[in-house]
Amino acid sequence: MESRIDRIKKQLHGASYKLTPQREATVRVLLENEEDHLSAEDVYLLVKNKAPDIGLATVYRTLELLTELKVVDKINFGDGVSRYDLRQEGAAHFHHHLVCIECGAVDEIQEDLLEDVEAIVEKRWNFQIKDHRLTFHGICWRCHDNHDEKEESE
Amino acid sequence: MESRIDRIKKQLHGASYKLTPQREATVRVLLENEEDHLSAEDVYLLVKNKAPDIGLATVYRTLELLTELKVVDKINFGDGVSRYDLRQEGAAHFHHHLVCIECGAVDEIQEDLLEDVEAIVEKRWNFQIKDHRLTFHGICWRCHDNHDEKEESE
DNA sequence: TACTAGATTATAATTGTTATCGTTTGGTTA
DNA sequence: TAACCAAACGATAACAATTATAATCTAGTA
Repeated sequence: MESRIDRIKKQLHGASYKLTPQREATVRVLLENEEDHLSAEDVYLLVKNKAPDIGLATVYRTLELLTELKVVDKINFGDGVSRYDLRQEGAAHFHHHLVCIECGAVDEIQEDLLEDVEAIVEKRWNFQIKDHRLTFHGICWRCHDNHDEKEESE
Repeated sequence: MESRIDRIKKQLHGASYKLTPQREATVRVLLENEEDHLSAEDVYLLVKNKAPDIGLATVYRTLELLTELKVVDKINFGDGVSRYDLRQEGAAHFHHHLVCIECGAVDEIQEDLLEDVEAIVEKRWNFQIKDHRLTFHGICWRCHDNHDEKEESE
């Protein structure tokens, strides 16, 4: 955990930015909630606990900065809010998401799975792929199980 | 063209909605610009030509309605604007997009390409897929060609 | 004709995000 | 330490996209 903060600090310094207390608090929130997909507002509320004087604009600025440095990914599931996701260190490509249309849960797929598809696209459409976004919408295993239970008790 | 409008009319009636003049004008704009990925604002401006008295809110409502009925797809490339895309009739799945990070062009891929990936995901993550969104970000063939020309002339 | 439900318009309000501006901070040099 | 400067800050205004509200209109029906 501390080592990751250190690495992020170095990344900032490398681009001649500083790891201010506000930025550190923001990064810590992201680290502590790595599993979730927090919106800027979510991050703001959580950072408030650590640094009550922080302003919303600073959180936005920090998230923007971290996105530029590719420390976080800014994602958009179409609900009108940007969400911010700490990158897996060393991951070349964006991971994928499973969005449940019943409960709204968002799970992640770390595997790439797209090598074959990308090869086809690069060749057939003569398109040089730099990154990709893949999201599946459907019913997650939890909601699936719930349905089963319901059916059993009926 | 007319037959597609008729089918959309039937879909509306089936859900007990009417094809009002405003809705028809909106659908016509979508049909006439099927290749593009229009934003609500784009649609509004185009519809204005056909029906100058239409209001922006009506366009939003109509697009929302058409989205519900799965006549159009609402997409989001992360630039803060929703875009609306007429569905291919009978297409079970969402098509994919190639977004050029140089010129911003958006091309479409109609092929599915994801059958194998979906089979893996359904099985391994026990996730019942209903739809998917796949976007590749990279350099399109046009920008690619331009680079080549530049290099040649230098 | 009067009635009713749905649709429409104009406008106000809301929401997420970004820009502005005056102030503060942290590092550097004298 | 003191003086300085650029970066970063917080509060707030501005902004753009979207949605809600309220009054009005329209089509169909009794």
